[in-house]
Amino acid sequence: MSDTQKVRVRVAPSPTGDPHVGTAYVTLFNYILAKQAGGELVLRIEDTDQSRARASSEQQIYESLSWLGLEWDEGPDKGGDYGPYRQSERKSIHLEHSEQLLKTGHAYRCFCTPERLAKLREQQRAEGKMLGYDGHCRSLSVEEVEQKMKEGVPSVVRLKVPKDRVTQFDDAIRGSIEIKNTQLDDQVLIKSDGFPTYHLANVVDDHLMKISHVIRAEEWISSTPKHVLLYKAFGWETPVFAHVPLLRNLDKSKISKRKNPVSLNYYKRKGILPEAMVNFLALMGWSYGDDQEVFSPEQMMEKFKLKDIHLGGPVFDVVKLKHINQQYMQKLDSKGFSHYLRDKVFTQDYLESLFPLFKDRLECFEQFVDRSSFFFNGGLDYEGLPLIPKSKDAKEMRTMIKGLIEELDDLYEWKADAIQNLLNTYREKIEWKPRDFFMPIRLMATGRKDSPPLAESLEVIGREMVRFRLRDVLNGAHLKP
RNA sequence: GUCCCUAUCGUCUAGCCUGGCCCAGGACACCGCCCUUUCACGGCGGCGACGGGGGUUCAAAUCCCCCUGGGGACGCCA
Repeated sequence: MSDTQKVRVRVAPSPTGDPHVGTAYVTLFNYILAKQAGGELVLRIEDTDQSRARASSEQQIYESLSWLGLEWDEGPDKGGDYGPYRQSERKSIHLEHSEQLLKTGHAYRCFCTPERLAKLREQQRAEGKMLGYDGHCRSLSVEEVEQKMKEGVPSVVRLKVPKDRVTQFDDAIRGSIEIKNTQLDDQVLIKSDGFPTYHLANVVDDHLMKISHVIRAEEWISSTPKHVLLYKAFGWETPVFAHVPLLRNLDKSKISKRKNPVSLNYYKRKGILPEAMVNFLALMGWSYGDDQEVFSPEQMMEKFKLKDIHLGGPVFDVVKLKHINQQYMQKLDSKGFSHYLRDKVFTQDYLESLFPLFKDRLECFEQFVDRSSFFFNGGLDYEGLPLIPKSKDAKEMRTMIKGLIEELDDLYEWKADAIQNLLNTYREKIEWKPRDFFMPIRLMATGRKDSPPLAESLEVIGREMVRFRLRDVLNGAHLKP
C-alpha cells in the first residue's frame, strides 16, 4: 500500500444462517481502523455459495451491525462507487478475470469429477500424505480441453500454483509468514456452476474495491498465500493483511453454535446492550490500558493499533459479558431504562406476535406477565418438572434431545408449520409416543406444563433460544446419568 | 498425517519490542469480612499464573533454541 492511498477496509460475511458474533468481532476492528484513519468501511455480501445463501440472513446482518453501531459506508443497501456489493452480482467480473488467468497460464481447466476427488482425498488421508489436488488435469493439451468442453464435460478452473517456490507475506500483527508452495493446493477458482469460489472473488473484489487492509479472522492465514499468488498473477499490489484471533468456546476450540450461543440475535434477545457487546468484543484481544475496561468506540479509536492485538485465542465468556453489561446498565437513567424496555423488549411487534397465542387463554390481563415470562426470559428453572417421561430414562432423553437439536439446526425456515412438521417427522423416526415426546419439549422450551401451542411458541421463542434451552437441560443436573 | 498460527492466574488481560522498577499489576468468577430489615450495588481482604528444558547475560516473564500444550487450515463452504 502506498502512503497516499486511503484506508479502505471491508467486512465480507456470507449470508448463511444467523448473524454471527465473529462477524461483529472482525467488523469492530475494521470499523475502528477505518474511522480513526478517516477511511471507509465496505460491507460486501459473499453469497457465491448458491446452495447456502439466504436473503433473510443478509437482512439480519444489516440489522445486527446497525444495532451494534458498526455502520458501514458502502454496501448493497447503501450503494457506493465500487458496486455491486453483492458478490453474486459480480459473477461476470469474476469470470473475466478467470479467463485472463487461463490465458496467461496462471490457471487451468480441470475435468475431474467430485467422486474422483473424494477418492483421492480418502487415499491421501489413508497414506498420511498432504491433502490436495494431484494435478491430474494440469497438463491437458489445448486440444484435449477443447474436446471436453465441446462434449459438455463439467469443469472447474484451478489456480496453477508454481510448486518450486516459496510464498511469503507480511501480516500486520504477526509479522512475516512464509510457506512452501508445495504445501499449496491448486485451488478451485471457478466452480462447475460457474460461480467463483471465495478465493478468486475475494481477491478480485478487494482489488477492484480498492481495499487497503484485509483484516479478517485467523482461519484465513493458510489460504492467504494462495491469495498472494493471485494478486501476483494479476500483477496487482497486495493489500496489508492482518489476521485477528478466533473467538473460542470454553474448551478453547473455535467458537461454534454447538457449544456456545453465537448468534447476535441471541445476545440482543438476552438484553445485552449493544455498547456493552462492542466493549466486550474489544476486550477480546485488545486492552485500553490504565486498567480501564469500560470504554467507547470513540475512546478506542484514540489508542487502537492493529499491532497491539493480543494473539492468544480469547474465550468468549458470557459471564464476563454480563458483567460488562451490568456496568453499562448502571449508567442508565430512568428514561434510558424505560425506553429500553419499551423499545427493545415490550415492543409493539413482539406483543402483537404474542397476541394470537394468548387471545383465548387469559381471563384478566394480570395473568399475562406470569404466563408469558418464558417469551422474555433466557434460561429457565426446571426444578420439580417431570422432564423425563415415565417410560424413558435419562440416557434416552439425552439422545432424543441431541438428535432434536441437530434437526432444528438444519431446519431451513424457522416457522411454526415447518417446526411442527419437523417434530412430527422426528417423533415418528425415533418412535416415541406423542405424550412422551411433546410434553418434555414443551417443558424444556417453556418451563411449564401449560403453554400456548408448542410449534407456535417455539417460533416466537426463536431458534437460538430454543437451542440454548435444550442445551441448558443437557448440561444441567436434570439428566445426569 | 502435513503445514501454519499461538502460549502470563480457571477466564479476559497488563508487562515482553526498548532485559533490572515484576518473589508479576488489573478485571471476571470464587471465598471471607464490612455496609445493610432482604437481595443486589459498593468497600476491604483472600485464593490464584510467567507450560518444561537448555542457552545468552551481572541480571530473563521479557532475547535465542528445542520440547510440550492449545488452535486453525488442508472442500467445486466461506
